[in-house]
This record gives sequence, structure tokens and C-alpha cells, in this order.
Amino acid sequence: MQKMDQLTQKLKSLSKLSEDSLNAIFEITQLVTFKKGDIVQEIGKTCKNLYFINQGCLRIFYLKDGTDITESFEFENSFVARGESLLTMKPSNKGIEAVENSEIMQINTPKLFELFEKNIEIERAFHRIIEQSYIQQINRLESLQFHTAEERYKQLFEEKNEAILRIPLKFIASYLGITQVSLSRIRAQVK
Amino acid sequence: MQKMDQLTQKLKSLSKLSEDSLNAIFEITQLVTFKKGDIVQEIGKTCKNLYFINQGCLRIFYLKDGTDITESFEFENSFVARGESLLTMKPSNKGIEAVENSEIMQINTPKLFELFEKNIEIERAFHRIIEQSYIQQINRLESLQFHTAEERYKQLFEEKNEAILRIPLKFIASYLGITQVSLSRIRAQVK
DNA sequence: TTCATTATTTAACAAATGTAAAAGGATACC
DNA sequence: GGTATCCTTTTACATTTGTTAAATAATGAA
Repeated sequence: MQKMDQLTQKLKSLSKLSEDSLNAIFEITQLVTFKKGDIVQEIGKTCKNLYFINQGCLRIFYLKDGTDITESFEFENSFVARGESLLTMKPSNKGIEAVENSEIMQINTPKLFELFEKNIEIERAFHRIIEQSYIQQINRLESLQFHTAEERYKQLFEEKNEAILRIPLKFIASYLGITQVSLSRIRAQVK
Repeated sequence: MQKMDQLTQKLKSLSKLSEDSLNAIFEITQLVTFKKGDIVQEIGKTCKNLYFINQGCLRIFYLKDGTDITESFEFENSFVARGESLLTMKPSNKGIEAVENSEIMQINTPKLFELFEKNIEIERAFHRIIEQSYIQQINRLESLQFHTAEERYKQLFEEKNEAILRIPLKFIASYLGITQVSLSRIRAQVK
């Protein structure tokens, strides 16, 4: 199926996978679409899906004292999951929202974990995804721990320029760990 | 060997491991000791060891504009590595220092990765370690992204109380993402 | 012990960020 | 097209955090 192409490419780039392995993965994968603003996964539910974005944009968010905080966002050809819930099987205090109309490959993770038992190729491919998320997380932490808000904004501008164009600034602000007002000031200065 | 006991317990708690697997791991593991202040791994080198702390305390640090920043620290029965370097095989801009006199199990990771190829039990056990570090990292990020410095200090006080007793406050300050002066003020308030 | 060094706190002032409210802009829906 | 809603910027003021320097406390070595 054509809709599988992007995911196939991505998986093959991570690890060697036979046709059988790929088919096994596709059997537990479903194409789903969301409209801008739709909730993909609600806060409080345990994460039982791994998402791959064919087209569009997803963000992970949570509420802190009633305020909406964007933890992360991803675009085309990226995986999205609330890793801490997926791996611990515990409910997540975070949710997932479609920031744009999106076309998503939804992989059933309980079934995926079953595949791991009998197919090491698949297990290795998905461990690569975890490893890459882990590395991403380490770099994000370094950025938050010791760069100023302005430095973080500039870094985002360089590394993920499309983010600033495609995502409402209110989401960007909380992603950077600052208020929207503060982000506005930084943007005014940078100009 | 007695010195292996702690590591054995830890590994068994993560995943099922046969005696053969444990022996294979111990063959590539070395007991090393460091004195307080010793550099375990220098900044700029590629990380080729995974450390397990039998006794003592290690911290990962880096330099930002000449200032020493503590990225993380760990105590007994924990693993320590510069994950981003270990997994990408690229040099790390971080170093590892012994905060106390420490007794460390040093696992050779190139050899460990070779073991993965022939022994899935070992591969799974160490994947658990990565997964746990990943989860830890997600929680740390949440803490840095949307808690105030005071909240972060209190959280550390509750969750890792020994840290504040065993580690110089200057290390704690940069770990929390603030200056030492700021930490002093928070401590004075909390009292 | 004594002295030098290092760690921690305090003070005063500067800079950055937060809060609340208002004013424009942009967007979506009827 | 017009209206309501949401997004973004701006302003004024409060609070937090950073910077620099000095004072005090704790530590380690001779």
C-alpha cells in the first residue's frame, strides 16, 4: 500500500528489515487521519500506540495548574509517543493533539511488543527509535538547562525553522519554557 | 567475585540473565577506583565505557563559556554514561568526575555491543538500562521546562535527599539550572 | 594548630522574565 | 462580507534570577 511507503523508508533507514518483518509491522499498523485541533490521545490514558507522521504535525502537551504546556512537537517522517507511558505501561499525564490536519500511521504497541519476542529484527529497529528519542532528549535537556530563552529561540529557528512558521507561537513559547509575552519580546529584539 | 554482587543484583532486576550471560558480561568488566575529584572520562573523548557505581558518586559535567555545569549525578547502584556519545560513537562535549572516592565497575561498551550480536538476553538487559535512562530524562525535562527553581529544589530534596547532603551545592545549583547565589537564596527561604 | 584554599551566604544593583490587561491582527464560520 | 473568536504584540509593573563583590564558614594540607 502506498501509504506505507514513508514508514517503510524510515524503518529501513534505522535497521535492516526483511519483507516479512515489514509485513508483520504493517499488520498491526493502521492509517488514521485527524483534523487540526483533534485530540489524538487524551490526558490520563496509557499510551498504547506509536505514531508515525505521514503528513501534518502532532504535539505532546500537558496541563500545569490549568495552563496548557507543549512538551514537544513533530512533523512529517517522525515518530511520536509518550515514551514514559509506553515503556512503563502507566497512564500518562500528557496528551497528544493534531496541530494541523494530519495523516498518521498508528502502530499498536502491545502487539508490537509481542512481535519483539519472536522477531529480533523488529525489536532492534524499534530500539533504534527509542535510542534516537533518548539522544534527542539529552540534547533538549542541555538546551533547557543552560541556554537563555533567547538562545533557545534562535536555536529552534535554525534547527527547526518550519516549527516557527507552522506552529502557533503560544505552543512555541511553552515548548521553550517561557511565556508568550516573553517570546514576543524576544522576537521583537531579534528582528 | 564479591565485587560483582551489586552489579549482578542490578542486572538480574532488569532482565532474566543466565549464569553464562552474567559471566560474559563480567569478562568485559573491570573494577576501578577513583579518588574524590578524579576525572573518570575527559571532555572531548568518545564514551567507550558504561559505569556502574558500587560505592561513591559520579557526575557528568560540561563547560559553558568556561563555567562548569553539572548535567547529572548518580550514587551507588546506578549506571552512568554519556548516552549521546555511547550511542552515536561521537566524541562527547561532556566529562565524568568522581565527586567522592568511588569504586566503579567499568564495562567496555564496544565489546558489549559485540555481545549483543550473539546473546539476546544481554542485549535486552542493556536495552532496559537505556529505556530507564530515557524515562528519567523525560521526567527531568518536564521538571526543568515547567517548574520554578524553588519547586525543582524541593523536588530534589524529596526525591534525592542524599544529593544535597553529599554533593557540593555549587554542583547542585547548575544541575537545577540556576546560579549558586540563586540556590542560596532559595535555601534561605525554605528554612 | 595554623594558614591557605574552597565553599557558602549575603548584599546591592542590573537584567530577564512573569503577570495582567489592553489593543491590534489574523482567522474561521455563518 | 461581517462578526466573533483566537492569536500576537505591547505596555506597565511585580517578581525572579543573574552579576559582582565582599563576608563568613568549612575544609584540607603543612
